[in-house]
Amino acid sequence: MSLINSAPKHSKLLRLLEPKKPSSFLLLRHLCAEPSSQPPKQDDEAIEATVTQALELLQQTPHHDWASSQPLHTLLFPSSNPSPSVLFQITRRLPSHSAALNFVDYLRSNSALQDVQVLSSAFLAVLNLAKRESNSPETLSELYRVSKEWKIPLNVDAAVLLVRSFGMAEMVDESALVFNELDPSLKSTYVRNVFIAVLLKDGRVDDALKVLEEMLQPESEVPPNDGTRDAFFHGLRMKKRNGRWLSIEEIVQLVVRFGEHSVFLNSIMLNKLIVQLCRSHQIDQAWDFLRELMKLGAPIEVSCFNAILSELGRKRDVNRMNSLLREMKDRDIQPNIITFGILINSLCKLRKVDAALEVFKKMSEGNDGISIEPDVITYNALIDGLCKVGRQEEGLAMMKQMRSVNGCAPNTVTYNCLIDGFCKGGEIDMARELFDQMKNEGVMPNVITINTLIDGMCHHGMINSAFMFFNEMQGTGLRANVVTYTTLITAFCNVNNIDKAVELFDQMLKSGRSADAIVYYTLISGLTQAGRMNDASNFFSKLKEAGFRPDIACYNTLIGGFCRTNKMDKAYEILKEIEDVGMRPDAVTYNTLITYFSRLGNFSVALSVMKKMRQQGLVPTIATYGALMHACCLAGEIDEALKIFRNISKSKLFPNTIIYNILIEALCKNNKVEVALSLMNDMKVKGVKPNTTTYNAMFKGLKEKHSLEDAFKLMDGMIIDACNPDYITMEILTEWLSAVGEIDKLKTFLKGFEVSPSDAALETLQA
DNA sequence: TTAGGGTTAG
Repeated sequence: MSLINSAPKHSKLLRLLEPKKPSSFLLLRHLCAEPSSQPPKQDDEAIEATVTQALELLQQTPHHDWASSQPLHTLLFPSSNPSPSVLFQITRRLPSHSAALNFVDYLRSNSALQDVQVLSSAFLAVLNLAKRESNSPETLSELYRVSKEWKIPLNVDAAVLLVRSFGMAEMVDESALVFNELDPSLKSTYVRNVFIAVLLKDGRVDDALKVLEEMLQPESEVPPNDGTRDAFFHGLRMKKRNGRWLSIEEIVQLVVRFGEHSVFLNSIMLNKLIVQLCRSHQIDQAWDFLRELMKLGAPIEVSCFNAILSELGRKRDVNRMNSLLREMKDRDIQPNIITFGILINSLCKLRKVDAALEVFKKMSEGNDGISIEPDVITYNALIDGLCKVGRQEEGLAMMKQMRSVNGCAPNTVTYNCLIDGFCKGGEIDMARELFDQMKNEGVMPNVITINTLIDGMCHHGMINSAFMFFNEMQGTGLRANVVTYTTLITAFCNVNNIDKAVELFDQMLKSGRSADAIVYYTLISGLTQAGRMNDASNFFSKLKEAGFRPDIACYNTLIGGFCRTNKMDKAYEILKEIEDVGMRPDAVTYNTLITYFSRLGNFSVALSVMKKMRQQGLVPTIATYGALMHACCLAGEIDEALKIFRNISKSKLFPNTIIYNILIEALCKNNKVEVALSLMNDMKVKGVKPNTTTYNAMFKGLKEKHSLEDAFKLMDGMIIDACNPDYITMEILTEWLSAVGEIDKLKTFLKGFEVSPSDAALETLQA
């Protein structure tokens, strides 16, 4: 009796014999979404019966007898076309991969089997079993060798299994072998994606690019898909250290080429790329890139535009910000709160606060039917902008306004901006009031708050208060940082209390804060200005020992100090060091040397330094001419100085206040007060503002000539210019005006400056 | 969205 004929009849019975072991085939059917009421197809039942029967036979018969087993042959090869599905099911349900391999061997030796794909699929089952059994790459390797020996081509699933398994076992050469030996028609996008991931994981970037290259061709038969994109870009990030990094340009180019196949990066990855381009100062490239992607139909979110806008804002490039905004509008991309935040902040940083306020108004009023509620950050940017231009009262009003907006309570930053505004405006009392207010309100001050206050006090002559406040804060958990120390060190250097500055530096290190380059520069400059060049050199060494590389300004500080103390050998040492570390002297370096030589009266050397400066591609600056003019004046060669002055206008430079001061001072000293007065007039015409030094020089000159009326005119001018008198002004005027019985004029003069009694005045009195 | 510094000519 033929088993084939009886198989369908027995199918039910056979299934009942194995009730606890439903075949995965049936399990699969069960899991399918198809209606369960539908009875299983007759075919499926037939297949299942055959498979079960075959498995029984195979297990009962030793494998070397399989070839001679007639029942087996009859069951499996009922015709010239055995069912591939049956053979695959049997193979995968054999107890081990070696049994399965024997079965494949049995199949291949059977001449009834014509279709090599059947063998391929059975071989896949062998590989699956081997992988599940031991996951040993050596076994898989051996099986791959067998497949070639038996001339059983791999199918896609087998290839993927091998490529991926070898990749996971870090046997990437094996993966590559499988891929390369694969039939070209099988090197599908899917197989390539897997291979690319394997290559990148191992750091073989160029190999991965080669595989990708074929996919990215315009008429590619294996075009990239989302899987390719994920495998490639994720792989690039996860790749081993030894793999080379693709340049941002290469990545951008690849992203565009993916785009040509309508495969696009998600918005987060795209944004990261744009930000990276912008950060590496390639705004144009970022913009072109974005345009290119939009042309290809990529969905672009506002965040990408924001990234570019923000970089343009940092560069203060308002024109291009505007054209980007126009482009957004043309493309119907709606700005969000971040867009407005960038605009407002950029305008504030450009000191265009009114324009920022206008944007703010537009945003909350709603433009084109869209209104955006401002947030704390928007308000803070505006308040900071107002404070930075001296409109702190308006900033205060803005804080009041923000309280009426939901979820927009002032925070530490809000208060810090206002405190800084009032400090810079000299209203230290108000700043302290705000400090108390924030604490009462439960807004925690941070180290920036105390640094701002300390800096404000220091800049307004309240260094003692600042130091007391600093000490007070140390007990409250508001730990000082290197900025706090630098602020105080600067202040003590400015009042020539260098020892205290150094003491603070030591205290800072002792308390565990590490110094940065800035605090070193500050001290080096302070010590240099005090003429303590040995100490300055000492800190210069410490700076380098701490691992910082001095910049050119730091070198210049020292050269200037050594020049002023006539230690030219030391100055040359520094010049040599600049060269040794591969840096180049800048205009300030040359100006410092020109100053030194022209002060010595050695004009020929000074001029040859200037020549060298030009040879080095540096253009003399206004300070270069100032140095020469000053030296001429010191040597009594005022006409020579005036000649240089007239020559300045032939260059592209403009004389500034210092240049005029040099001449005015010299003219007054040499009894040429009339010429000095006409120069002052010239300043007014040219829009150059006189300062306290200018007025002091003039007062001295006028005093010598007893030109009282001219002095009164200048006193009025000082009030109009809001140019504060200093102790020199007071000394000259007090002496002169009291001697001529005009002390009332001095009192009226002082009233013009409305100096309110402040802690600063108190401190000055106590000092 | 907030804080610190140093270089040249007066």
